[in-house]
Amino acid sequence: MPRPEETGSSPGEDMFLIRRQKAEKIAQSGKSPFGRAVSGLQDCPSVKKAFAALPEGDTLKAKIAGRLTAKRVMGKSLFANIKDQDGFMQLYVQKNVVGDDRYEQFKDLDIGDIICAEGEIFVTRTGEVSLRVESFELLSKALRPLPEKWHGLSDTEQRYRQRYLDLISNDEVRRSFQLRSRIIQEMRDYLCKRGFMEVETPMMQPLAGGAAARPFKTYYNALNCTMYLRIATELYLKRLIVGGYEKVFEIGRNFRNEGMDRRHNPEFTVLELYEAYSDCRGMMAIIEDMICHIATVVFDTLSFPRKDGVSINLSRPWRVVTYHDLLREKMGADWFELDLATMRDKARALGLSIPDAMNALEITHEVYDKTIENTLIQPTFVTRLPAYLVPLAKHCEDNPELVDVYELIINGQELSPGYSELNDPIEQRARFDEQLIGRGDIEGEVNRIDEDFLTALEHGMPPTGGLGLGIDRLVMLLTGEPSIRDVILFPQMRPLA
RNA sequence: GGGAUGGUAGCUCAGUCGGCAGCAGCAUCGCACUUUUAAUGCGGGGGUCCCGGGUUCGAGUCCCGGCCAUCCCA
Repeated sequence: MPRPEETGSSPGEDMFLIRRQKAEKIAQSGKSPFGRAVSGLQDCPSVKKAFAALPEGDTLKAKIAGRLTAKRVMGKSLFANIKDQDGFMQLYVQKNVVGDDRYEQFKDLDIGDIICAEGEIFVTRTGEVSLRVESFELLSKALRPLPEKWHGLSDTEQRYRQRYLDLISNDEVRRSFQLRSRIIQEMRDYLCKRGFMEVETPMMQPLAGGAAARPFKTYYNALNCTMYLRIATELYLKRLIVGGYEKVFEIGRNFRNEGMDRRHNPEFTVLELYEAYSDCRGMMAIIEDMICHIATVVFDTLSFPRKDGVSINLSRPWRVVTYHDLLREKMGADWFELDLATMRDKARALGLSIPDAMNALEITHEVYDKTIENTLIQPTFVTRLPAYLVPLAKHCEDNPELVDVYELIINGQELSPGYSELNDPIEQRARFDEQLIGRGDIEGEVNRIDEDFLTALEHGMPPTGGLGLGIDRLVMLLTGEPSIRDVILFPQMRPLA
């Protein structure tokens, strides 16, 4: 076994080769550099907690495992840090305790190696709770070096492509994803405790319905037909309401074949929930209560500061305002009485690009979309939207041109839509037809009407409230992460050639 | 899709006016060191400067094309 040259590594020899040689040396000594399960392990935080609670004079032994993150060799003794899932422990290794051979073997360990160690817990002169190593075992050799200890890994591309390195070296990243997990867990818990049943509906669908978005297309050999990845769960969940379940929800992935940016990933996680005999107002009550519940339980606060210092306050009640009132606020009380040409001029005066072909509804929505929505920082339910925007919702009792829905905006972003669901199959068919005509055939066969869904409605669906919630965006809001890529473990990246 | 910025050692980064790539920090290798914690001291090794063209005596640097990423805009 050629040891690394006494004078340093020879030309062409890199850290990978040096470490491989170390691993081979260990293998030749009869031990495996990639070990097997160990039992009786404790985690670092509980060991520290137990030690702190120890009566005066008592001693404590512990066995812990983790990744070696630092090594400070000082002749015949050395200090090392190991890190486990939620904490770390300093190790103190002394030559006269472990013996000459074992001491040399510990010195030979590299940062990144995964080891377990056993010994007594004590406090060093400088006050660090430490484990005096009596025995240790290499559990897995790290053949590649970790990112630098002080600056960590900051290259965004590498952080996303090799997320495991990001998680190892950036504790706040690790924490964000633990919070994401807890947020979803609390959501599930909240809904189940209120009698909602969690269900799973198809991700591969012959028609991708329930939203207006371009789907991913795939091919199912056995059925010899084209399938689409779902863009929404809506139409299948409503079939379940027809089937007699009264409270259902699904938390799962939707896929949209569109661009990616700070707020969009092609696959994203959504909650959809339906409750029979409820409506839009019922949904507003649930979403407000559920988000506040999660915030309180997971974060113990209703106030969430953004990086620019603006704070988002989730205290109830949240503002409720109609779409029309927002537009009158922005564009003047007479906005909806204006003739088309004046509307166009006023919209263009805001710097919007308004093609001559746009009608009054479209101009109005352009104004809302570009100049109003992003100014709604504090939680706001925008209600009574124009019917043409929402083909799956019931119209308002007092106005057939508006639908009985809310759009919850927080931090200038759409976070959750909620509807009084359209349960009239005749009207539903008419709305679908209208939508097809309106949009043309740019998305091809995907725009076919989901006849099977309409058949389900024709069997009778109770009046129903439904809502959706963008979970990635909720996590962004609550963790203060400005990019969706920082709340998705493996965001979509262009494959390297 | 448009604009801006970036890609140099395993990681974090310098690199001036175009002149052999930096006594750089961490990591790594060797020596010393039994309470350190970004350990310390001394001494080594390590480079496809993202890729491909061009200008030039000479390109990490300037020009053109491409790839990847980040941010902003649509």
